[in-house]
Amino acid sequence: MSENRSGAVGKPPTMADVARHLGISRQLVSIVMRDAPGASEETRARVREAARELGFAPHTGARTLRQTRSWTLGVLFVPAHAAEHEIVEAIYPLAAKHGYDVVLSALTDTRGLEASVEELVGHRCAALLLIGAPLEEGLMARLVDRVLVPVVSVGSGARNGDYDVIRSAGDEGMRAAVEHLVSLGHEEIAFVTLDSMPDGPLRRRGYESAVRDLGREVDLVTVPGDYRDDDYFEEAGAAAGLALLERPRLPTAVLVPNDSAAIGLLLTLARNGVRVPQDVSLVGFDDNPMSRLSAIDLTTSRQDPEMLARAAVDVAVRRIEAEPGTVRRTGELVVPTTFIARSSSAEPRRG
Amino acid sequence: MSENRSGAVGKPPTMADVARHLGISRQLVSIVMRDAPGASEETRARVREAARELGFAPHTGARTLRQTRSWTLGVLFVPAHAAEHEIVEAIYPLAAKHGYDVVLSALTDTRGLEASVEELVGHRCAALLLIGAPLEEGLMARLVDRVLVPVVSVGSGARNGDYDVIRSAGDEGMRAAVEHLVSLGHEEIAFVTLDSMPDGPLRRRGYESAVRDLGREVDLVTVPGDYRDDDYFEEAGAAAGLALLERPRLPTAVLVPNDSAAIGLLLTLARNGVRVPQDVSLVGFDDNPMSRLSAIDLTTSRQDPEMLARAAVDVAVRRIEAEPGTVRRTGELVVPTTFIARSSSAEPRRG
DNA sequence: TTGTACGCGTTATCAC
DNA sequence: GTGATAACGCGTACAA
Repeated sequence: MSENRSGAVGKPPTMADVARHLGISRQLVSIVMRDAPGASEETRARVREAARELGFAPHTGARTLRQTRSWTLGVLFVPAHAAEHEIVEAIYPLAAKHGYDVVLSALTDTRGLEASVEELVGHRCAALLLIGAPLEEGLMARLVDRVLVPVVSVGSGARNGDYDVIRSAGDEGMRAAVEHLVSLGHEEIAFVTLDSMPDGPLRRRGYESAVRDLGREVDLVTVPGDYRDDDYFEEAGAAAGLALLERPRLPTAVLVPNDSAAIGLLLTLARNGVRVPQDVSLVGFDDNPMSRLSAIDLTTSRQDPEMLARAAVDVAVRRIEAEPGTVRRTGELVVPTTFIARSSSAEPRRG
Repeated sequence: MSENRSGAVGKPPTMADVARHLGISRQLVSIVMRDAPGASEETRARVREAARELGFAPHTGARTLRQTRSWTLGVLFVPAHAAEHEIVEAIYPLAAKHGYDVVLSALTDTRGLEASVEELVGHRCAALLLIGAPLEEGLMARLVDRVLVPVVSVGSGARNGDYDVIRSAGDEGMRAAVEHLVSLGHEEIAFVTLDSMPDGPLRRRGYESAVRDLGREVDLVTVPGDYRDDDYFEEAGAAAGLALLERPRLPTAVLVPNDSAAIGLLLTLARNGVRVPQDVSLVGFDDNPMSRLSAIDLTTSRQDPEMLARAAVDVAVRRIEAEPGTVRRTGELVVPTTFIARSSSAEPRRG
């Protein structure tokens, strides 16, 4: 066993240390670490090796301090939102492709949007990406106003704001779901309203217009309360399930604008002896990892996290690197969803 | 609508700008921003107000560069591990209480442990906290050796390594579960083996020793494959469910060392007409948010994320602030779990 | 409370 | 490829 060295002190090595170690100049080390032109391949190899050996990594703070422009993207996300982690993960390689680093900031119960933004501003991020942030219009407005860098919001946000919005085509996802159910022969398609969710109203409207276009009745199941986090979505779905069970007669299909809620509903129905899809067809939205489980196998519309991340990074980089003169209007970019039919939806029961 | 200013450039303000704006000295602003003594309450208020107004936040890089010691904790986590987000969230306020900032680094498929650690080292973190990192012994050893700061691993890791380990008392949680089931009258208690999970073997041993102590038979349900991520845990549970259903006779109770897997198993049983707890009692481990859903209501042992986070931060801070001479041996800290009886466990079926 | 001075580790730009 | 030098924004020490 190697000697115990936890708690080891000693200052971390600097570029000068690496240079001294190799008997070369400090700026040559800098060139290598930045992948800048001006060093031979052999030198690069030697420098990298020495850096590994000495445990050297360039001081990020010193680098951002000195650099003329920032090469850091600030990403604000909500750890409690399980469905969004894939977006966050996808950002890293995309940012790297453009030459940007990423700094994460978590939005939690004890840490408001303002504290998070201040942290990212402190890191002198070139742009801020908000992933699924619970946006309050007023708060956002003040915030964007205080921040001197472009802001891109993924999954929520007002149109025509001072920031760009990337969102999934929730309305079209709902339309696809309705068309799918109608093609299976469903007449009674209920919809669980989750209007407090970002994009909730949009998805509801997609359902409503699709149902009307196809000559079916709008049937909204409302659940009380504010549902903003994943934990609560499941509860909201469970509550909707109980509401449905109290009806004299179940609809033949239920559409839920969020997979977590759909799963909560599914479990509640199952616990009460209602089989899916034999008794009721169920369709969600998101394509949560859980939805793919064989025991759930939920028909849903997939939000492609990779595409959302790519759109967000692209927009941010374009804003950052835009000529100061060419101030384009902020916009809303809609990313299509993919409808995935699984076994939670089938032909309606008879009677 | 306010004028469009996205893509706005202009350098971010500095302390000097704030000072100039107020007609005071730069270091007075510094004093206020650091909460250091030497400014009147009135001045503090004015400075804070001006900082808000100008959108000023101290340049983190410049600050860490100048400071003699680092006041940053580097947190390495896996966004895909849903169960761990509460630990990450809890770290922020705890670190703040000790005066530390937090920098997050995500471990993803496209981003190895080494890249993440390098990022944190670049930020000159005073210590590294690994949350549920999938640790390979060799990799960890090399890593800890290269990093000059203390490393604390939560939830996994080898004893006697060069880093501190914080983990839950998984063995005792399993014992509590067995005792609970036995007290309900269960004779046949099966255990789903998830040995590839960090702490998996520990929990299995807890089950085995408890079952033997109480005079019951060890009954292990093994599922093939490597299960390290949440997504796979659910599948592993589902696979275990199928394995159980193939038996001529079900045990009266099943113990699963992970809630996600337990839920996968629960769903599989439910889909196949096996009722929980009427036909089979089910006990998990973790107290996932999902386990609390009324439709699932899983009996489990709660890993307290707050306690784990507190232990990790405390150990890290102690290591950081230890006198260079007093090099204490790295250790393993065990945090107790809380057994929570819910409705997924009940008296055994007859026959 | 202010002013002055210095240095943290790096990038950037010279001339060599 | 080297070497010299300036500058980034801030913390810290000291004298006024």
